[in-house]
Amino acid sequence: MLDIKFIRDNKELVKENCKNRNVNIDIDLLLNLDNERRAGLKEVETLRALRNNKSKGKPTEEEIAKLRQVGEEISGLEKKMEDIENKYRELLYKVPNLTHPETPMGGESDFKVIHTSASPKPFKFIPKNHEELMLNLDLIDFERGAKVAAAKFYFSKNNLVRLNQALLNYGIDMLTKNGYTLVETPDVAKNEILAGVGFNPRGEETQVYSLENTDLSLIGTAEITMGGYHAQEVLDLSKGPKKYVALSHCFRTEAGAYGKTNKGLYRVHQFTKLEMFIYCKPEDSEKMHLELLSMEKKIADGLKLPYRVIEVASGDLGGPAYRKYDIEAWMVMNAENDQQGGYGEITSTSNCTDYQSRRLNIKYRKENGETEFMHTLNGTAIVTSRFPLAIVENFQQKDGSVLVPKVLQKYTGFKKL
RNA sequence: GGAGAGGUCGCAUAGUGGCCUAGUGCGCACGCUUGGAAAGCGUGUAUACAGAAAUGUAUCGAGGGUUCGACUCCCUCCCUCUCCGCCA
Repeated sequence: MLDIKFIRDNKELVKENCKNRNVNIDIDLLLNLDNERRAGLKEVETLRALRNNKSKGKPTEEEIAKLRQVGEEISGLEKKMEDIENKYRELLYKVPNLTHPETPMGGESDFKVIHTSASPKPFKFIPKNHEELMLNLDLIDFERGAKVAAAKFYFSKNNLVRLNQALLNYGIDMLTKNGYTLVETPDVAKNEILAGVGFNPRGEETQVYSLENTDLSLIGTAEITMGGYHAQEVLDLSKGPKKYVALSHCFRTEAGAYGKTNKGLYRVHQFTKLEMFIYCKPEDSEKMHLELLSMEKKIADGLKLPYRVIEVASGDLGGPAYRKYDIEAWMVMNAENDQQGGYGEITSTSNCTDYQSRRLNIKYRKENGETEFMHTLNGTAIVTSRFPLAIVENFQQKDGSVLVPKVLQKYTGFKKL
């Protein structure tokens, strides 16, 4: 959420930003509602002041009659105000965050490649995709996943389970060594928290499973629970940013996602994720964003995965992000133009500036005693779907076996899948 | 799941319909006092919104209701504590 005062003072800039972000929203209508809202507020408050003043002592019969009238006026106005307030809030929530000046303009394909690791080693044989490899090695069962739950759910089996645990432990060790506090979060959250973090819990395009007869939903990422973690709090950041590494399951309906890259483990309804989350002062957020990216690179480098880093373009940022970097690993399954494969996203890190903290009311106390909204950032450390996917596809051998990355071997206890 | 007690300004507590624009104590800040300190004394000490400001309004777990008027009465829900039951 942007500050309404900022929108008032920078109308054209905000309009332009919405356009760049591919968000169709009527800013003029929002500002009109804002004016109506403020005018109405003044009116109600004046009436309430009258009532409060008159209500001090015991009023006479005559005065009571008048106060009754004032009361009716107030409740009438309040109803009108509620209506305006709802429309206003709904619109305000839809206004996307501002965009970093260096963010490339455009849509999904207009990203900028900002770093490429060592190129993938060309295979001396025709490589298989992970689905085929995993099925052959009895590491995964999609059919029974569909039987027991639904399509795009799965059973991980045998050493894939151990590989997943190894990946998580590798990530946990790496991040706790770098000052991140380890957390395991609930897998559900209140809808108001989802909305605060910037996820839409309802509606047709929702990506969220909601729990019947409750105001809870399954989380799509620990970003939700970790954003809610300090909601309504005033934090002390004098000793530096609060850095968390959070483990949770993630659930996504992936509504409307069929037809997109959809093979095997790439897009599934449930996975386990280790997510980094940082609360920091505004002046530190760009630095923290680079730190998150560097942690992600360190993790991928350690695994010896070939990858590139892209900066996501304005139209593909989503509501809360001010700037976003993705790491895309080389994947055989993306062999559309190249028989050897192509790049596919494995991690993503966003600087959400004060967009989430404003909604969730998370502040920090400055040295002069004042409070101010802080910045929040998030980034993927490990995902148990796309990471094993990339490992299996990149380190497959001619005989269909898979070499386990060296850094994971002390966790798995085996060298080959 | 059942029975009971509770949730008030950083902490602790007072407050059973108008004097609560929430009192008191502790803590904290500033000042006086002092050679310096402690004690003592005085002043101040929540957040949000509107407003240029004065100020106004809202908030006593959350949401509704009764009333001219709600911290106070009623309803629903959430959370904490004690006891009981059930259970991985």
